[in-house]
Amino acid sequence: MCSVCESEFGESSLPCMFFFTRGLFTTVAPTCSSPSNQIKTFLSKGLYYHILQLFTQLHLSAHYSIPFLLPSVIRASSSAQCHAFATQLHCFALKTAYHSEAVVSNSIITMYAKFSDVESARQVFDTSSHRDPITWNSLINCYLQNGCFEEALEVLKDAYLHGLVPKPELLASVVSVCGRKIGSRRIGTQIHALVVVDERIGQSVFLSTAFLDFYFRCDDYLMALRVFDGMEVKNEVSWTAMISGCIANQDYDEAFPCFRAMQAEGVFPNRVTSIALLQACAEPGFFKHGKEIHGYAFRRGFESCSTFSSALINMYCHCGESLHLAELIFEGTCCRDVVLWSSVIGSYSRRGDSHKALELFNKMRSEETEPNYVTFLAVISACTNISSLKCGCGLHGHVFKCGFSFSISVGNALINMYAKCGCLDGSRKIFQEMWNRDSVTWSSLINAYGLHGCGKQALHLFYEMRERGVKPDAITILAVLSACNHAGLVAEGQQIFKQVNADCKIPLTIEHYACLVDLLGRSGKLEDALEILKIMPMKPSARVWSSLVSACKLHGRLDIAEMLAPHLIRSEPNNAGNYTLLNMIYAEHGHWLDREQVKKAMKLQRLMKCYGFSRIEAGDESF
DNA sequence: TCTCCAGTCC
Repeated sequence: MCSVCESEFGESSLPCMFFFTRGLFTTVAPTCSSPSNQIKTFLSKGLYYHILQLFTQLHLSAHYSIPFLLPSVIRASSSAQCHAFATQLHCFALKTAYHSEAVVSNSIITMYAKFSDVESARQVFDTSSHRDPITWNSLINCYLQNGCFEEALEVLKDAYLHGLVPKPELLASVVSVCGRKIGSRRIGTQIHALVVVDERIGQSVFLSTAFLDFYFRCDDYLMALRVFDGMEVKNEVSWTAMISGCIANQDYDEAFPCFRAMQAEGVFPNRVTSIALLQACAEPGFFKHGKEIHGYAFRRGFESCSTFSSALINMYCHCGESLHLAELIFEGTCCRDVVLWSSVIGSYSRRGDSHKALELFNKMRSEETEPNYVTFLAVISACTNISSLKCGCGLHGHVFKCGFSFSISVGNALINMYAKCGCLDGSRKIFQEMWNRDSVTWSSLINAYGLHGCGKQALHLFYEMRERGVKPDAITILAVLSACNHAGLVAEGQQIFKQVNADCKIPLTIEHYACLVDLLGRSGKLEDALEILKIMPMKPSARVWSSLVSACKLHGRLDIAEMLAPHLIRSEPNNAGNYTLLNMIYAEHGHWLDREQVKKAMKLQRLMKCYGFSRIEAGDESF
C-alpha cells in the first residue's frame, strides 16, 4: 500500500516516481495513481510543502492538470485557514503564469476575500488579463463579505456597464446588505427596478426573498406584501422571511396564521422559522404557541442547535413562571456558546435575580467561554440592580482586560452602574475617557447627575450636548426633567418641556408628563400642574394622580386633594398606598369622619397597609 | 443564494 495516498492499488505515477527517485520520500512506495488523490492525502495530513513540490514537478513535466487542480487546492487552503500556504500557491501561479487563467485568478480572489485581504484581491482583479463573469462576481462578493459595501456597488455598476448580466444570487447578497445598511434604501429599490426592467436577469426565489426581507427592513410593509404575493414559487426561506417581517413589525396576529398557511401549502418550517416564531411567543398571550413550536422543533431535532436553545430559553424566561424550564434547557444544552450564556444571564438580570446572574457569569468564565460586550451589558446591569460598587469595580476591570473599553454600550452601562452605586466620580471618569459617545452616553451622565441631585450640572451637560450637535431623544428629555425635579429647578424644567413640545421632534410620553406634573406639584405650583392635566394628550396614569395628591399633602392643599381623591382611587382601586395617603391627609387636617370613610373603603376592598421592612443580605459577592 | 438568537439610557 502506498504510504502517501494510502491507495491499495494503482500504477506508478510520475510524481510519486519523482519523489521516490529523488529520495524525498524514502519510505514511500511508488504506487500512487492520480495527482488529485495525492493532493487530497497531502491536504488531509497538512503536508503543504509536498503539494508545492508536486505542483512544481507537474509544471516541469508540462502536465495538463494544473489549471484544474490549483483552484481546488487554493479553495481548500483558504477553508483550512492556511494563509501562508495560500500565498505560496499565489506565488507559484505568478511564477508559472497560471494566474492568467481566469479560473485560477478567480480562486485567488476568493482566497484573499476569505482572509479579509481586500487589497490583494483587488490587485489580482486589476492585473488579471482574462476576466470572466465569475471574476467580477468574486470581487463583488469579496467586498460584500468584508463590509466594503460602496466598493461592491461600484464594481457591480462597472460590471453591468461592461455588458455583464449579474446573477440573481449575487444581487440577492447585495440587496440583503442594502436592507441592513442605513441609507441604502434607494440602492435596493433601484436594483429592484433593474430586475423588473432587465429581463435578462431573470426571477428567482432567492432574489424575491431578498427583496421581501429588504422591504420589511425598510418598514415598507405594503411593498413587502406585493413582493410576497407576486412570488410564483415560495420556499421555506421565503415563508420564514414573511413570518420574520410580521414579527419585526410586531404584527404577531399575522405571523401565526402565516405559519399555518405555510404548513397548509406543504412547506416545512425549518430551524430559522422556529427561531423567528419563538421570538413572537415571548410576547404575552402567545406563550401557548411557544410550547407548540418547542414540540415541533424537538421532533425535527433542532434542539441541538445553540441558536435555537438560545431563542427557546429567552422565550421561557420572558414567560415568567417558566423559568425552571429555561433552566432545564440550559442545563441540558451541551454546546453553550456566548450568546446562550448572555441570554440566560440577561434574563436573570432583567427578572431582578442579580445574584444568580453574577453566579452564572462566574460559571461561564470557569467553563472558559469568553464573554463579549452583550454579556458585559447583562452582568453590569445585574450589578447595577444590587448597587454593589465592589462588584461593579471588579467588572470594570474585566471589561478593561477583555478589551471592551472601547464599546460605547459597555461605557454607557458603566456610567449607569457607577451612578446607581453612589459613585458619581466613576460615572464622570468613564464619560471623560470614552473615545466615542452617542446620545445614550450623554443621557446616562445627565441621569447620573440627576440621581445625585446635581440639577445644574445635568442642565449644563444637556446644553453642551445640544451645542455639540448630539440629538437628544425622549430618554434624554426624561433624564433632564427628572434632574430638574430632584434639584427643584422648576423654571428650567418647564422651559425645556415647552421647547420640546413646540418642536414636535421628540414624542412626549406619559412619563414626561408625569415628571413635569411632579416637578410643578412638589414646588407648590399645584394650579399649573392641574392645567397640565387638562392639556395632556393621554389619560393620566396612577403615578400622575398619586404624585399630585402627595404634593397636596406636602403643601397642605386639602381642597385639591379632595377633588383628586376619586381619580386616584379609580386609577388604582387595589393599591393600599393610595388609601393610606388620603388617610394621612385627612388626619393632618383633623377630618376624622372622612378618614373613617377611607378606612371603611379599605376594609371593604380587604386591603391592608404594607409596612416597610429592611432586608438583610447574606453577604456581598466577591470578585 | 435569501430567512434566525443575547443588548446600554427611563
